[in-house]
Amino acid sequence: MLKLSKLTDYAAVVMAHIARTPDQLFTASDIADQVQIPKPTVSKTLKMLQKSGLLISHRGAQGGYGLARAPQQITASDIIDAIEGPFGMTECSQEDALCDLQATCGVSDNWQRVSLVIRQMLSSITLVQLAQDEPLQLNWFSGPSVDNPTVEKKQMEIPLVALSSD
Amino acid sequence: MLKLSKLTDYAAVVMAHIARTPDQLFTASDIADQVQIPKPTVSKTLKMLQKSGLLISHRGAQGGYGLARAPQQITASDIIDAIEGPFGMTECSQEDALCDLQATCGVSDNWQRVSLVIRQMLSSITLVQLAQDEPLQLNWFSGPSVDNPTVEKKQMEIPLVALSSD
DNA sequence: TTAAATGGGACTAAAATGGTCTTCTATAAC
DNA sequence: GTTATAGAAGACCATTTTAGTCCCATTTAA
Repeated sequence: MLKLSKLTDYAAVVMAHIARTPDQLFTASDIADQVQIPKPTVSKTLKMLQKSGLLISHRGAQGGYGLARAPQQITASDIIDAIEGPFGMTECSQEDALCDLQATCGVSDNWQRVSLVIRQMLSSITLVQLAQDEPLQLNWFSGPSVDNPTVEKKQMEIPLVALSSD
Repeated sequence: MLKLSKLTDYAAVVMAHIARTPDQLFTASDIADQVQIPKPTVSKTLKMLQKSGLLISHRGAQGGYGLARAPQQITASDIIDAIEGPFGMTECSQEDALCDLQATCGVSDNWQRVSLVIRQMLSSITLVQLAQDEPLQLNWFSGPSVDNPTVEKKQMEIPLVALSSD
């Protein structure tokens, strides 16, 4: 359902947790205790985040993980990429797009454009925003387009209504 | 990778194909031939689209599938929902959000807000736009926010650059 | 030297996904 | 009516992905 994987979810929780006390090192055990996720899983997540450059690690006694850069400089898409690899809505949104259907498909280009917009949105959300209690603010304009000539301004603060499951 | 499933991809291709000749009925075999996807798979996809009300079906000889409503009235999120079920970025973006971590998580509300924005964007894209050759146009404003006070206008037409695989 | 950490994999179990097939039912044409 | 054509419904299986755990090597502060 265009859903994040659980691990990505964990990663966001972990990153947010660290971001609330930047400049501090956390061990995998610390975090596991504090966010109530099993330690081996937290550990795996941390390793992935480190490998992709979002966290720095110090080995040995008194070691642990810390943010590799300021939380304002880390975005939602950074975290997603770290766990799930480069984003793309379709097979052929990826670099090495080799889709047999390209010829008869006729929608790939437009899907790629949609992908790109989502990616841009995700890149505009910082870890600070994700981690903060106060509701995330985003401004989003849709239109005008051929089909829908009215400019409809979707002003946020985004209300927290449950998503309809139509 | 926040990717659509293959079936959803097929569904989009199929819907776009039909949308280019609305008011016409297509059999599963027709479509399978024309878009180069195996018939059983096309058939499965069509059934799902029918069940969720995007297509109407006529059984028996001279039967087939057609659009249930005008292609301007069908959106990208309709298609995604039809195949993948109601959209949500995280486990707890769903209706029946029962996540043990809610207490220690601290990011669920904001993820839900992000979900909502993506959903709104997807709902603003019609089948007509998806199916058309001419590049999809969307207007997207990001900011201002606490962290990023500049209002950066991302005007589209969205350029078709390959997504970076950072 | 030792205890406390991460690094790097291997490994397994479970779930989701993609794809195919079979049987049943409806309908138009003759 | 009969028949050929189409969809409806769902069972089924192979494959892939995901989640989660564990082991052992390496690093480092005390």
